[in-house]
Amino acid sequence: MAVTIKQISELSGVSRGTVDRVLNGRGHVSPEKDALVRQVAKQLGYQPNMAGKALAARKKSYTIGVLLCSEGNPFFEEVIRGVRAAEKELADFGVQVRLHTRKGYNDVRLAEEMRTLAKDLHALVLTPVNSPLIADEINALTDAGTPVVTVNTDIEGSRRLCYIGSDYAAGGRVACGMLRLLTGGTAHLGILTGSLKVLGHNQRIAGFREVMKKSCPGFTLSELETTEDDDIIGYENAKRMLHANPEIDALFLAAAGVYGVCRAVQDFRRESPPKIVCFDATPPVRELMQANIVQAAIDQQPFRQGYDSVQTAYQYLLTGTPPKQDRILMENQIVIRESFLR
Amino acid sequence: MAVTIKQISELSGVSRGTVDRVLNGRGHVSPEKDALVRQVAKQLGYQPNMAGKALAARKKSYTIGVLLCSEGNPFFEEVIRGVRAAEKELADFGVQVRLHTRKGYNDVRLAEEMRTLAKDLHALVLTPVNSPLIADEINALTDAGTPVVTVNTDIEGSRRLCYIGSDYAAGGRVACGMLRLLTGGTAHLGILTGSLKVLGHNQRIAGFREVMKKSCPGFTLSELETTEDDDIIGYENAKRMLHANPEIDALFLAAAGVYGVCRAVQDFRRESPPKIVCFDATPPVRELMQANIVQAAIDQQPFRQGYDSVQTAYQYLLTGTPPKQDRILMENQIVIRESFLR
DNA sequence: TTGTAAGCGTTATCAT
DNA sequence: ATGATAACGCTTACAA
Repeated sequence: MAVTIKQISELSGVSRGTVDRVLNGRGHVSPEKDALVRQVAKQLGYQPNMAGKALAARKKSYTIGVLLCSEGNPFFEEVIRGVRAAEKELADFGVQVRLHTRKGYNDVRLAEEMRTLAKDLHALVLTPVNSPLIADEINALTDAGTPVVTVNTDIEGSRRLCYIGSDYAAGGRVACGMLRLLTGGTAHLGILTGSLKVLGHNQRIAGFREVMKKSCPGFTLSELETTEDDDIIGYENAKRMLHANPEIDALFLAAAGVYGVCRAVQDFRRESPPKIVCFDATPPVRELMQANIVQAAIDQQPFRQGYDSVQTAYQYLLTGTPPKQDRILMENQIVIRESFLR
Repeated sequence: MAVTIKQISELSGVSRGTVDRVLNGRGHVSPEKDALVRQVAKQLGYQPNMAGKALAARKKSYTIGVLLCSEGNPFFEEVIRGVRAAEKELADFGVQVRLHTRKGYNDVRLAEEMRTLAKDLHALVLTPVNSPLIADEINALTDAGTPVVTVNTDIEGSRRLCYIGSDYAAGGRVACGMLRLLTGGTAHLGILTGSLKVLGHNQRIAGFREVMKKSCPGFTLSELETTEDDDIIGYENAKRMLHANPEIDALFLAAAGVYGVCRAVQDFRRESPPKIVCFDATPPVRELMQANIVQAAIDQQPFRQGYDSVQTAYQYLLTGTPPKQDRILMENQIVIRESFLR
């Protein structure tokens, strides 16, 4: 049977309260007792009991903020479902979730929103913009005792608690592998990425190129263009790309704007359509797969991204210990038309 | 804040003990109080608190048996890892797992083992053989108060608590979809299934045929043969099939024996190898994907099959309520060579 | 049949 | 700085 605080207190001859103070770093303990308790706990291999913690935690009440740059992006609907699911499960433990969604990537405005939202918050789950301004804001919150979990996209140079989301490089590798199988290993490629300024998009391209170099000698890259994650821009740029490079017979869509690109394909390549692999099996992408315009999508478990980020924030509030991994990465799941039958 | 037993007892004017008796069907309660408590509980939307239950349950100790027809089948190594993971998590709650593995599908012997193993067991997780003998045994255990969870394969005509495992029909559909993409929609197919007596294998074939009929007009089935889940038999039968049907350019491997079949392909079709889709990304299958002999595998989350079955058995012991679904089905995940990079 | 009280492991509060 | 005690929600042994 597992070791309890009570056993530690008996074996080391101090009260349960003192053991609790030591094990949770609450201070006000003499160095000797501190050392003693730590030693006994280590000796016995103490592992806190989650049920006990959870029960005691009901007396508290936590508010977790969730701030997502999600508006207009169907991918995030599933993320939000995951957030809601976690909220429901944790309601028993006195957890409240305060969800804010926003549009766009203006870092000044985002920093402002973070500041106002975080007023009476115990933790924040955030899709950051990769900017020093936001990193500073995250650090300020962290210093003020409000841990920050980044979800779906990460940020450099901040002391966020951890990142939970897509494994971009791996996604690019799988996408290339899928095109290798779809084309039989020979293709003239067009790549449409979101933005050259978005870290994750670039990591996807890098992963793609890595596999292409290593195991697709028959691939040649005709052109790389952006969509700015926008269907209209995607349509225009794909149109131009397809006209300028009539040899293109495979498309890698590394970000959003999928529908726009596919419209261009239908309008200007109805005869010999290219093979298309894209990301995120959102409802519009599923329809494109039904119509056999997109052959495969790489999915990154949006539901889990939302669910896990709230759960992780709560675990930290509960235990005070950061998650084992600095980055919790989703699997890249290949989905095709038949994945959704029945 | 969530509703508690204490609140129900106060509102209905009975003791907490009585509320507990009613809500958990322990009997010894007058019909009036029973009705009253039920009504108040429903009114308030009472949901038992898991942490409280778990904590109280530590005073008990449960033994969960796991009996797997797994020996010689690498698929089950991951299932067992999942079982072990659940065991570790539940150790806190006084749960012990007793794991037995066996070889073969002899139902008489299996029934015997069930009887001896189940001696001092609170629940049993089992890969059954689809035979009336085993169904009877399951029913006997169930009647004796030992619930049985079937994992990976199901059995008809028994009162097992629930089934947790592969969604065979869906797997067959996805496999056909994958071959559709790999071949460009035109292929002469060979199918190698495990056994015509195994329900799951037949369901896979049925799912495959469903998609083939609906959306693969260019597919023709040359021959269907079995491997008896055995590499040697798979080798021999594939050898014969490939010689008898030189037009075959795509193989659907619906069960085990993958390595044997692939050896036959290498020995007798080195020039124009067929496209191959199979199930379960076990280590040998991964190697075959590395060598580009198998193009894709359909994986069915063996780890989760093991983990979820133990967890589900425990939840039932804890709460007395069966899982919401009668069958808990895994996703069919497509994996390719690049899924395992890094 | 019904109620009471103790206990599961952890934490917070109040004394000392 | 330290200890004692009560509380979180639920179960159960025992008393009435």
